[in-house]
Amino acid sequence: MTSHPTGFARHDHGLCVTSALAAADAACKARGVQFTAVRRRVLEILLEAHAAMGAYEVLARLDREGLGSQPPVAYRAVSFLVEQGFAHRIERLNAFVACSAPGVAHSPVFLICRACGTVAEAEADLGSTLGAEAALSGFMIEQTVVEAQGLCPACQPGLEGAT
Amino acid sequence: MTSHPTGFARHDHGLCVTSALAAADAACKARGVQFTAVRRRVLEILLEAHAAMGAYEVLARLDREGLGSQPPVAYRAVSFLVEQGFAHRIERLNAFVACSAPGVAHSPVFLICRACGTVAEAEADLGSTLGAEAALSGFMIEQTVVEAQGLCPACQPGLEGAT
DNA sequence: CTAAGTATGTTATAACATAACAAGCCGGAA
DNA sequence: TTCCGGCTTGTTATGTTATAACATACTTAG
Repeated sequence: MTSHPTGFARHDHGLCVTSALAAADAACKARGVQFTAVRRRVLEILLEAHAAMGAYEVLARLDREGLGSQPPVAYRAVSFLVEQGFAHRIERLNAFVACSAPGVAHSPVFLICRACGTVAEAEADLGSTLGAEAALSGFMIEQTVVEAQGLCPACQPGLEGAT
Repeated sequence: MTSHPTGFARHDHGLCVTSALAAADAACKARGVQFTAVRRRVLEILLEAHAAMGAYEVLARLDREGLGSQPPVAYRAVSFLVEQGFAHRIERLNAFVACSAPGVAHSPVFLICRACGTVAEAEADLGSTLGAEAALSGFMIEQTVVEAQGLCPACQPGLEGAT
């Protein structure tokens, strides 16, 4: 049983990958969009990594597996996943990460560990705070990006233990 | 007298540029760092634009003025300005914008108008909300990026008036 | 003056992203 | 069945953003 940090808590990673793929599969069927081999494999790759991956990094994997070798292949796949809410783009890193709560409407906050690259997806209701702020000036918010960088529990000095 | 939106409110832009430059000048003297011609000019360009500008866009200006023609020139200047707190990087746009409150410690929130490209810098205390969220999982935040995209008052349909 | 540190000039290349068009697949209408 | 229309993929080419690396010049303190 593989165990990785998520939200910096341990869990059965193999299981979470499987169920996320199944959820995506179901969502695609429901929406009448195609969950093709490349798209499925890219989501799987992102889920397994459980960290942000650049498009070219994903592409390298696809290439090795004979699923595509040119940039558009990777970009199309991750774009699809982001559109469908199965993955998110991390602006700060120019990278992509699997969504940890697909299907649920959310305005995610990303906690990016600068040491190990792990990205945790938290939910913080910044929308209301931000909305109030924006309303004062008449700005109409359509979308927000919130990304925090720092150190995850496992990478903080003097804290690596508690295994 | 030139008048531009800032924080989507009108103000004397010429004056704000002048005073921001003066403030930067003073800060550099106080810190013992050099406010060279290129650095000064880049800050001025960003202040005048009052919108996010890409590094290559800044570079094009510098080139026309004989201040430099290669990418590193622009990147070094904007990096300096960001380090000193005179400008910010907008991750979402891969662009840079002059800081509207240099010298004041702040965790800015950017309101990016997708129509006109204007970037307003708001202050929202998301740090505390976020910090609490993160503390639950043991994550230690070092830096946060908050960027909202939408429409500024001037670009919202049916609102462009009130001139 | 000169040495140390800082800044700039320049070349080259890395890393990230998309435009544009051809070719294949697949399902439904004729 | 055949054809068509929409979607997906293959491929070439290029555009955009960013930095490594090293040479040169400036600035300032001793």
